[in-house]
Amino acid sequence: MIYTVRGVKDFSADQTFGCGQCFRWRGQEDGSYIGTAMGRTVRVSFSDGALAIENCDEKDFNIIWKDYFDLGRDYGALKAELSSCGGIMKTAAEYGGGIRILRQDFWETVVSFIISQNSNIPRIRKCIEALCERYGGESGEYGGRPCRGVPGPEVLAPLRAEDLAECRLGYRADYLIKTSRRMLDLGGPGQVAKSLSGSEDPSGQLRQFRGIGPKVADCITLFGLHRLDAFPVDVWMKRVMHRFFGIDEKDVSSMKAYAAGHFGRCGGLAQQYLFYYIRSLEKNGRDDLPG
DNA sequence: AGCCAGGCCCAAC
DNA sequence: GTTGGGCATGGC
Repeated sequence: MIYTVRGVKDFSADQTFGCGQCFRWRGQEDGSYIGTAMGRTVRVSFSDGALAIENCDEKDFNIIWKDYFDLGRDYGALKAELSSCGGIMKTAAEYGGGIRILRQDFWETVVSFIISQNSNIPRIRKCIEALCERYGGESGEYGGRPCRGVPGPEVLAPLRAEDLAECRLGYRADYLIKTSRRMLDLGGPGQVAKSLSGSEDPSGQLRQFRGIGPKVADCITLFGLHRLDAFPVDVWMKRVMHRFFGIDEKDVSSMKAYAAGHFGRCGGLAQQYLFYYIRSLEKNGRDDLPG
């Protein structure tokens, strides 16, 4: 069954799935994407404002995918707000104008971004796939085949690092296991997510988990708790903030202060626009950035 | 071949 | 509170 919504603005599947916020959507020959999230596996296509979701009925759309794609938010207004900053922010917002910040599952973002550290996107994807393949529980089916989700903390907590050797996580395997144990001690991801949602400083709380530092915590806060004002600073963002805003490359607190002052409640979206833009230029082999 | 990757931990300042 | 070395692994 295919469910289609029309009149969707400010959306691009390539940009939304390719901007580095998620790792489990695979592009297909016809331009669609297949992915497993929120306990379902679907195929997503988009053209002329029509978002078509295959293996989805009206009920699933309303309780899962409408929120997942953040369709209730007016990205046009947020873009206008950011574009008014001018300069590279305006350029980046126009370039990546189809990015939406997905409302991903909290635990999936915890696992994903622990794995992401000091790695690169192609390898992150492989690691997460290997983890799901080996330990993931069945999470819907597509084309008659069962599909697997990210394994929960109750699956990972009893393991030893060597049990995860095939997933090639390196030293991150230990982080994943210890964070799983702590997550269970605190009542599980649902309980922790709920508690953090009411917290003043979720990022600070998240840093208590093994393998979660400032940057990973901010990614989880942005992508997993959907705090649009979180502003994760990685090596790419340091380059942008130094090159275009003249901030010292190691002065992360000034970068965050700048983001809070100029991008405010849209800091996380600004970060995604900038991240996507700077990396796209790099991939295209150009070094003649404006500004 | 060597540098780098959506960094974090820990020790030493 | 800040800084630098070490770290598993593989993409390019």
